[in-house]
Amino acid sequence: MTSDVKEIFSSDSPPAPAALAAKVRTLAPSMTRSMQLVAEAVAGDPAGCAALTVTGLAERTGTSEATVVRTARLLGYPGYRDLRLALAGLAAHQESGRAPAVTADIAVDDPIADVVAKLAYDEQQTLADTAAGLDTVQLGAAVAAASTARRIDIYGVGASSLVGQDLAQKLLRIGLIAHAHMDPHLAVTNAVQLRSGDVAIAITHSGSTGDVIEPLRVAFDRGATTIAITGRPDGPVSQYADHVLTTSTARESELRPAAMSSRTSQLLVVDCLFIGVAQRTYETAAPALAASYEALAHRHTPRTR
Amino acid sequence: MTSDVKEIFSSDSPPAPAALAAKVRTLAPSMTRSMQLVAEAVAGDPAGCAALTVTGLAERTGTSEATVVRTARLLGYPGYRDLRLALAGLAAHQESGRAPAVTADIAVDDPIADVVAKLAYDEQQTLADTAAGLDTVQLGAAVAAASTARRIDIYGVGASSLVGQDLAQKLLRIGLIAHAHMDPHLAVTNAVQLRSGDVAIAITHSGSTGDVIEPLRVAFDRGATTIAITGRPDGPVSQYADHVLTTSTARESELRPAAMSSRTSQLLVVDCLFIGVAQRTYETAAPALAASYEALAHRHTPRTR
DNA sequence: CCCGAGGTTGAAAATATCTTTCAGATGTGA
DNA sequence: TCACATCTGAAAGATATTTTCAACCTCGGG
Repeated sequence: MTSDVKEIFSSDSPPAPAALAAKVRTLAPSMTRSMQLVAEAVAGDPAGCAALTVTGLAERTGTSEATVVRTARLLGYPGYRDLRLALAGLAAHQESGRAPAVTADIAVDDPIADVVAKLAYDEQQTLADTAAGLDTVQLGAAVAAASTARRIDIYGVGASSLVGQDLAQKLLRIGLIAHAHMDPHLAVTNAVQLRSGDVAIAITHSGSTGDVIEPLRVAFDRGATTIAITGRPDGPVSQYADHVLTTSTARESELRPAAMSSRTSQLLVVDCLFIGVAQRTYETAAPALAASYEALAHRHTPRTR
Repeated sequence: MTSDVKEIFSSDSPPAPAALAAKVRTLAPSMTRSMQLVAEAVAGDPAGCAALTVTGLAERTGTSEATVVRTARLLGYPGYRDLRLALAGLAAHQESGRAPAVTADIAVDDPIADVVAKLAYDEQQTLADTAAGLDTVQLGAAVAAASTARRIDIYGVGASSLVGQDLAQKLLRIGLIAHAHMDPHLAVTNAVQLRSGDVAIAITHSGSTGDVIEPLRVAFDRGATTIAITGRPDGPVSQYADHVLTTSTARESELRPAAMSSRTSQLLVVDCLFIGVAQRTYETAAPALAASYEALAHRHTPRTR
């Protein structure tokens, strides 16, 4: 394995530093009702919760100690004690930086200027969450696999299909053999061709899109290195993924479908993957990039003014 | 008990924020030998001590639990538990001091964690720039035109093509007739069909992509309302655009092609456009969104867990 | 040199807190 | 509706923290 960079920013399994709110949102769907209560309380008022004992937090959320401990575990801590320590650290952090106030949901009657501001803010938030929640070890592994892959197949449908295409375009541009499959049937047909040394990447926000899981499963069975980019790391897609890259799950509103922020998150992950690969294949990537830029220049009509 | 020296410095009962080391020094003279051992350990390695239990810290300092608790009391905390929480907060603070200089360009030898941080930062910056530079009047006009359009044609090639597809997907989802053209020839062919009341949208970062300008020109000549989404509002594309929406042009580096941030910027503009349209057509958009969500739910396999 | 007051210290008991277990409650799909 | 799986909290069990208390220094005076 590649043991060069990691460790710099903790990450892997030990508790997340400031990504707690994001983590809560990511994991919320896989939580039971009462665990969500606890998670919300924790995300909503870290400082306050840090002052509470298990029993206290259980009472405040109207649940039991057992549930509190279970939630702490789900969030990646060995137990409540450690979650509490993390909360204390988080509280100290919060104190320094105050956040703006564009957090409200987008409403039907918002003036257009507000829409722009809120949307931009939300997307920025999504980016921050994604960056904070991204496991750099997994990412590093994915980069390593992709850099040396004989070929790279990418699966995605719906909105995720565009992300897949984006990745394929970029990888092709630096000289790798990448293909984004849009037709699920053809994707499976092609996945059969994969073997050890190849890479298959599935992109699905829900983590349970059958049309995407199926080709990944085939690739996995064939011995290819499989990567899942999903907002639900506990979803079925992860079964067949050697490396799971988690995208953030921002809150959605009626007007702002989840697809919107998940796309932003997916693109960031995909960009990171791309840059990582470009770094590793710099010798060939740099000239290839330059060449493709050169080729494009001729497709542009000279500017007027 | 003798209550002579304490209280000298700062607070009384509330825990010290970051002045712990100072407090230790102030109080040291009034401490017994073994308490000093504990205090030194705490001041010297807050983070490390935060990870220890009473027993652990007692062992490390070669003292007993009782002494540790006594020291915590002397430092102004109700007990060791609270001292520990404070230490955790302190440790978190220290950590935040070292930022990896996220404003710098992405280098070939950047560790993967830095790449993630820098990329996220850059994209956030791009979003902020775009939101700030977006002309809401133009956007409003574009929204108005699109909301009532008989049909909407979208042109984009390369990376911008994906943005166009994204917009088309979303508009279709709320019941509008939108189509993203990828083939320049077909785009022109179709543009001929447009007439007053229709909308044509061209997406080009450079503002001078011939393949995109050409269909827009045809649409413009046919009397359709034309919209350009470009990073160069002074480029040729604007000649044929009734409304110009400006995307931001972030600096690019060798590893980070301009396409990356322009895509982010374009997507934000496109999202704003979409939300605006959704607001205006809320009556039909809301049920359509709900329906499409419903339809998708059946394409997902149930979670395993 | 011995003694004891005053203070310090840690072993162990007492308490508080956290974790695990388990059986009943609550869904969920056939 | 039943069978099955999951969720949940009460209470038992395990740890961690606090308190207690007697041993033990330390240091002056007899």
